[in-house]
Amino acid sequence: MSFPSHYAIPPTATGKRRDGDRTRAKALQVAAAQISAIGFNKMTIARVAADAGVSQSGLLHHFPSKAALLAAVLDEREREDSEFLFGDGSPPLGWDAFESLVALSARNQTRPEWVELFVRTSAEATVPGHPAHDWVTRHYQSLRKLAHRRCRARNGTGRDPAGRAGAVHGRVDRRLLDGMQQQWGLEPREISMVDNVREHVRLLRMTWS
Amino acid sequence: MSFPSHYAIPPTATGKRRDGDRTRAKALQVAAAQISAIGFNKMTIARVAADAGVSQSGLLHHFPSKAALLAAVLDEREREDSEFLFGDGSPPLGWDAFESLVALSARNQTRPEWVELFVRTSAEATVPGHPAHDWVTRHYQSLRKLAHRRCRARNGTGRDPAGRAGAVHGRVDRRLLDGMQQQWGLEPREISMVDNVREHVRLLRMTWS
DNA sequence: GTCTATACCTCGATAGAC
DNA sequence: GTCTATCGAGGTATAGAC
Repeated sequence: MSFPSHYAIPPTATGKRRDGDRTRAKALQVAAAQISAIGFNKMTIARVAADAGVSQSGLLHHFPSKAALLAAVLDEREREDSEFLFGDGSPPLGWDAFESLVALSARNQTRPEWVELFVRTSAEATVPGHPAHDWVTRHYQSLRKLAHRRCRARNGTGRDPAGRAGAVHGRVDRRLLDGMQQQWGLEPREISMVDNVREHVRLLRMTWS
Repeated sequence: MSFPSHYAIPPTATGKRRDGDRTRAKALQVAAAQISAIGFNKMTIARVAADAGVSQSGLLHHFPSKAALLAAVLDEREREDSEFLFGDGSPPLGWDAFESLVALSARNQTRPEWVELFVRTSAEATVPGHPAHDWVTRHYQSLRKLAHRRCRARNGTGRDPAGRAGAVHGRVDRRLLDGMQQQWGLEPREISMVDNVREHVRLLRMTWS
């Protein structure tokens, strides 16, 4: 005995992924690798399709345009980062926040591809009209807000980071990270991002405490 | 009475520039502006030619290829920078060298176009095969050598910058500059590069002296 | 959901006249 | 030195069959 076809359990309800989902996931992975390696501008959907084992039209069925593919990649990575930073509670404050920079660097050092992707996209998206322009602008804005909240908060382990030059340092920290990540891509083997950030935080501690 | 034509004074000897030189200079200027605004990859020689008031073929007469145009722009700027850094004597050492970072930032703050051009080109040229890949690699190598020489030198105004973490700081400084310049392009009005570098140097001084 | 075929565009570079 | 005309490669996106 069989069910009428319109009663058939759809593939989505079986817990097993549909073919389309697998193609989509593979395409996202390949696109991220390409953007990471050569940037969005130089990436071609033809190459992404080929590496994903699908035709160009097959790829464009899941992502209606090249820009849509980029947006999907960025949104996926942003969700992962948010879970890491805030997933286990409220954002860290005071000196703990500065230490979280070290943790973030350590995490990023295990994800060189994502670092490269972000650096390249940030650089490209500076020009208005770039598909990722709005995304990058929003990303930096939220980081800046977070830094401001951190610097205004106090804790018991040292003087207030917001004291003399806290406002400046919220920005300096991020710029240090950005510059380091950018150069990390050019000479990956010579640099330990974690060591450099740790040294920077140590300097700040010595100055204020 | 007139001279035979082969005795005529050639235009180059009159002290007045030839037409070709003017076209070439204009093209270099326009190309720099384009690379600064949208990067080398997105720049088109058609647009450069149009803005320079010449046809595409006219432009390609002076620069045989798009890559050659980029090389000419980079070489011109590098010559200017070398004159600023070393033109009036030997490179600064010890703490003076760190202070020279402030001077360099101040100079760059008056040349946003060149900063943008360099940031964009550095980012693009990370991918092997890019026309500026070798140029950027060489540029960073010479900067690194300079930083090492600085950090090894001593002077009387403070403890040796090379002491505990000098090797790290030679690199941190440049990364701070890079990251700052990159972000300066995204939000130019919110940041004073000079203030940030000055604050960074002040921190270093407080730590060591 | 995936394919083939193709329309349509932009761009770098060349050929050759003036 | 500068022009017009054009080639040819490489790219995004669409049409329509299966």
